[in-house]
Amino acid sequence: MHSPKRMLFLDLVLSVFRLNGLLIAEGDAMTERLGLTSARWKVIGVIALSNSGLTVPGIARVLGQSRQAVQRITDVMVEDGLLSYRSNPKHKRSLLVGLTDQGKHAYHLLREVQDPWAIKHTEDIPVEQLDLALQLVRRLIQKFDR
Amino acid sequence: MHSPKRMLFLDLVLSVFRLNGLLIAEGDAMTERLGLTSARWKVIGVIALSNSGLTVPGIARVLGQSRQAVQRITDVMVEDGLLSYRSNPKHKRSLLVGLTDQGKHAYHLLREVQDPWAIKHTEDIPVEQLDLALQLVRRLIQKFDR
DNA sequence: GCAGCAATGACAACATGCTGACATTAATGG
DNA sequence: CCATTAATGTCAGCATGTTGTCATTGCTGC
Repeated sequence: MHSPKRMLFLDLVLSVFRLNGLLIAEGDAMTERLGLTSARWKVIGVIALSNSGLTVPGIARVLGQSRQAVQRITDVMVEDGLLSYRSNPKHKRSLLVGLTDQGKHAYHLLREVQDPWAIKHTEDIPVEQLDLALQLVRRLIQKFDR
Repeated sequence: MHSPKRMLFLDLVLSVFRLNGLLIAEGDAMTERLGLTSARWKVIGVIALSNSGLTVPGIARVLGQSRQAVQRITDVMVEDGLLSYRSNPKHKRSLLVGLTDQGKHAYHLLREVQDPWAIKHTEDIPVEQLDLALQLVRRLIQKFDR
């Protein structure tokens, strides 16, 4: 017996895989001329939205990734002048990551292309549907997290 | 001005990234003892659901990935005895990919763990919400595809 | 039929994610 | 206070995805 729910769910899972790939491609294309990639603007976004400082493992927890993966990205971004490490009063070895002026500038440019992009692609979608979908996705995230 | 739609949409995008990672981890853990990974059961699933034969670029189109990425996976899976190439009457060089008996067996085992998994995680979610979310995700896929 | 374009295979370089392992620092419990 | 445990940095290896390039095969329009 093929439960319709089961089929819906598996279909949703495959569609999430597909959408994920398309979104990354979109994000990469959108921020190409800013010298950013999706992996990088994820990090920039997280840092920009945090008031207090964030450490590398902290960013990883927000993004749900391994600290090693984030560390590799941030190291390169520091070399490129987008981020800077500063000493952490609460931890001798675990440095805080912050945006440099160049990083802040990149964030503003990011917003300038990302906002119209978001508006463009939601023009014909009712707010209620977006909200419901987000609720469901969050619910699934909670289920699978940890 | 922060349009609520824009915020919702960006939030949804980030949540899709997060969910994608969690689903891959779940899928890997679930099929670990079958000797499969998420990349492999994606391929097995696509082939099992196709009646007529599929070529490597065909699988790639279904999954929305590059043909090179799929080719690498299928080559290893042929070595491992899960898949086999057979000649394609319609194309001299582009071989058809099929499941071996071992591959079919793996698909059945996959279903045996995947079905209860899907049912378990949708128990407390109304069908209507699943359906709406799937519709939205598909709509977004259409927007971004090609 | 043939010229030109599209699709495919094959190989390479690279980006991004994971896990494992090990040393060091921080936090905690007795 | 000290021993144990947790968190972090660092390095390595690997899986999976991308793009680019080039030769070959297939398709299409003249």
